Amino acid sequence: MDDRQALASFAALSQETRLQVVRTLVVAGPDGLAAGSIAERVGVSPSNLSFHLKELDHAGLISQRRESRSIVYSASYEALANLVKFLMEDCCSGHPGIRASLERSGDCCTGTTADKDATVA
Amino acid sequence: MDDRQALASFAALSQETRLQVVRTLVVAGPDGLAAGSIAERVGVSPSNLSFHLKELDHAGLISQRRESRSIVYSASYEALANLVKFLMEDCCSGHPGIRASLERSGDCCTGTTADKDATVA
DNA sequence: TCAATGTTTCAAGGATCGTTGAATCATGGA
DNA sequence: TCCATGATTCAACGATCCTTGAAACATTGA
Repeated sequence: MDDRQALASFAALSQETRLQVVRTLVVAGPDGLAAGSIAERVGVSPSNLSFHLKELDHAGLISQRRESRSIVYSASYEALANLVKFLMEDCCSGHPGIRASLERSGDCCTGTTADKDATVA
Repeated sequence: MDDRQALASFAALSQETRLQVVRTLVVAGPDGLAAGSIAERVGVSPSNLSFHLKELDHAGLISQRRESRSIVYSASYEALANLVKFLMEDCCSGHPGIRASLERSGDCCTGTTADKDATVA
């Protein structure tokens, strides 16, 4: 991931509504969610949501497909993973402090603590 | 890490100069770097740098201490680690895709694949 | 074709952000 | 005390971002 895309991703995630949208889509899974459904869950107007979806799409964090009348959005897990990697590489270079901090608290992706609260599927 | 701090961190990192500053400080290590030295390396005016440093400090990504005439800044490795964790928790919840993506390419912090290119200590 | 539904686009506004240079503050040495 | 150095603060300006509601577009079913 190059700097340009990382900057766009950080900018995309630095806005409350958009962070909520990403979270909602991540939880929704690969099947994604129609725009209207997202708007309802996040609590914003369709117009406003569309604005933010465009921003997320431009950053490459989500993808879309038309399904009948709806446009279905889904999180780009690959882009999110790349962003995590970008952040870790920047953090780790020259200093092992981050790695130590991460391991000390156990991260959510290694499977060891993945069952901490299984509320919804 | 709560949403407020994550949003502030993402906003802080979404600006080219600030991303450069963080990178510079991470590489510099725990000893940190004087403001003037940062300004020189990043290539911005002292005034402009001060503006961005304040932003990074407000997000909690850096810390400062006075040392004679200089003010020395250093990266907050803990805050950076927390941000990585925040991102991973958001990414992983409800879907293992990120974990798979991260492990597939080998991340720099887990130690298991840390020897992929051991250029510097 | 017509109407209904789901979504995006557009223009306008207010708010926030980033840059600049001059002024100010803090520290250390003569 | 006075001056030099290192850094921050301030005001002003342009640029970008976010929100809003109305209008437009795309798709489906009657």
